[in-house]
Amino acid sequence: MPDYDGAMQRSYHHGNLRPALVEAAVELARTKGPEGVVLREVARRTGVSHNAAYRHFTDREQLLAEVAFWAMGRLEQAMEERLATVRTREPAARARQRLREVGRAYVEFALAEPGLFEVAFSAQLHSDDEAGGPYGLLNRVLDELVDVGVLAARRRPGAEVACWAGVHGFAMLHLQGPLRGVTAADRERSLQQMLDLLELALVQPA
Amino acid sequence: MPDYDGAMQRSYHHGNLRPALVEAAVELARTKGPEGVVLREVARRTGVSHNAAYRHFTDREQLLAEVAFWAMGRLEQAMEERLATVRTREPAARARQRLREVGRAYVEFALAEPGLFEVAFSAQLHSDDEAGGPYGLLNRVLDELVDVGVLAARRRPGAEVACWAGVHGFAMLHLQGPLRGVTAADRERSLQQMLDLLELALVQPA
DNA sequence: TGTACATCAGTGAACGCGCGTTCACTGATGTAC
DNA sequence: TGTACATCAGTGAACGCGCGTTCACTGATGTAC
Repeated sequence: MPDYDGAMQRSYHHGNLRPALVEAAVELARTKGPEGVVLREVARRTGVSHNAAYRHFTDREQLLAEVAFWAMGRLEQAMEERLATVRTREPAARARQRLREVGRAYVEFALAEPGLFEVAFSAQLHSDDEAGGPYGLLNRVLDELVDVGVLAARRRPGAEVACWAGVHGFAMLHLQGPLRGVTAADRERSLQQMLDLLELALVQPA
Repeated sequence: MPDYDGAMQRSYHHGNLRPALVEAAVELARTKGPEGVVLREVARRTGVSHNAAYRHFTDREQLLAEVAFWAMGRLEQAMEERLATVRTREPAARARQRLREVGRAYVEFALAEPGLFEVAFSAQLHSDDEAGGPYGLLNRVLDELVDVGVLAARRRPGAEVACWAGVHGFAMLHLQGPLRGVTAADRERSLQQMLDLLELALVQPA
């Protein structure tokens, strides 16, 4: 029985192997998490021999890092998209709303794409580039809160870590932790309350 | 060469195998995390054949769950010990201080015992027993804040999740996440600021 | 007090697993002349 | 335009790994009589 490989005409040289491998790896990460990104399976799905990947990546770790980088980009994108939906005009209210949306986007991404989320945080991203990525975005929104007079400048330092910790922990507890079993409705209520709490804390004068 | 096994006189029946296996497993978890709890290695360290464990546990998963339960107990103990050091007498200040100590104990335990911390949260603990454990402790301390008039009753629900998320996320970001490389001093500063923020948020009237 | 026997708690060998990685190789491609 | 050759991008077979788990087994223990 001949092996019709869809419409793909396969030749010895793939021609576009590296991105194809990353794509397959992303798909595995999405459905099975970091452990699921198995070199041989990635190759299988790309229709290539199991060691062809070594022409493009030094080892599995490097491929996984590529996926992590991609996932980080997706997270950032999700946050940006959320920010773009904020319609509030009044500056103070707008800045507050933007902080909420950033937090909400983070949690929702983690819950919607647990595999990618885990990979994004499992691999060593050597980007100490604090200006970009999800972290940079959060920092920017917090700066806006200061500019607009909502967040006291003396409370600005450290605020990003506290906010980040809050949403990250929230996501982890509901994803893999003891709050795994909580219903979506309860989770949503908790999220609202946590965002309220953070906002309340930051908004204090003095 | 005869095999002197220390002072231990080994007999066919170990006599105390189950707890000995758990102890070895705990040690592995402590130094290598969940992945390190390998049945064969646990048996090796206990000086017993690699499948003797099956007399006491149905499978690896069950042994790991035992370790997780034990680790949870340790975390709770660490929190209790911290609480016991609070000397403040004035009720409101005391309750606030107790909340801080609970949070600090959580983070410090996670950073001091990363392996145990990870195991505690990786295994499925079917205890929906919200009254006990670290979670129960946190709830109790938050209730104290209400009793003492510091935390408005209407802000009490959900507060435990927000607090928990904060310390959990803080620990994760510094343990395995992007804040891994932060110095101990910076980390301590961030922790102070986060605890301040949480306290500030909870203390608000209305 | 002695003995037969059920039961419990260990043993050692074996299986099957799928992986990451390396090796020597081959087919395809591009470029210099 | 044709040809030689270096280089690139794949292939298939093999290795070694250590694991969890199962099997048929044996040594030790306790209990009924």
